[in-house]
Amino acid sequence: MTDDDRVFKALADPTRRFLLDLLFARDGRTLTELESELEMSRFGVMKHLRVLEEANLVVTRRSGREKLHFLNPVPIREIHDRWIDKYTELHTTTLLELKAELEDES
Amino acid sequence: MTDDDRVFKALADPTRRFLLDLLFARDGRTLTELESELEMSRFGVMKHLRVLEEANLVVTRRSGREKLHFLNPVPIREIHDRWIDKYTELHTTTLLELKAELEDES
DNA sequence: ACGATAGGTGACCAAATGGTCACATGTCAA
DNA sequence: TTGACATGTGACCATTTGGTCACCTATCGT
Repeated sequence: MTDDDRVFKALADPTRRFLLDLLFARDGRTLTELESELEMSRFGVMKHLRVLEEANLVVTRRSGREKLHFLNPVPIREIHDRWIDKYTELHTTTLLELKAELEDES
Repeated sequence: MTDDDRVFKALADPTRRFLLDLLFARDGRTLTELESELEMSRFGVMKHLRVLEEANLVVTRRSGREKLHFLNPVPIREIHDRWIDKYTELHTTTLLELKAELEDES
């Protein structure tokens, strides 16, 4: 399993993306705190966090009996750089802004 | 299945990422041409291309009996924007530009 | 017209994935 | 020290996914 394979497989699950959303909003949460935001058992959440950690999308720090979780945005940047041409990046951004405007109108 | 779910699931497979790499290098290829770059049977490649197309990562155009495939970078950009803080990004960009200026002077 | 070429569908099977539970370890606080 | 709390492991099962094949339709060139 390559590094980028771990990252993309980690991002493939909606629960794991929701966990990243939670950490994007506020870093440094414990497993128990994250579990309380989900319908799933503690074991399910733990498994997902482990996958995110092995993909380096989440980094952790132990503090006594607690384990704090932090979002690491670096692998996300690397995805972007893989398929977004530097020269056409401006163009893509413009398309996204247009899309957002069209959706606002509806 | 939501839009973003389709995108992330599509990106989860290494063969599909390789197909995107091929199209990033050169657009407008046919199924048969893409198949020749892979070890897999035509049916396998076709299934993968279908997943990419349903995720809107690849767009197609018919030309007679051929179907031409093109890379669409927009969903990639949306992934980036979801977890990369705008302010942090600007800060990083500014630092990178400053670094480039300093290197020009030396 | 007709053989060759390009693409498409549905069924099928092996392997990977998502989720739960019984059970276990380490740490805090009174 | 002892009970409660936070996290960790391995086994287990249902569902999804990756890949192939037999068979099919549509288009090209001669």
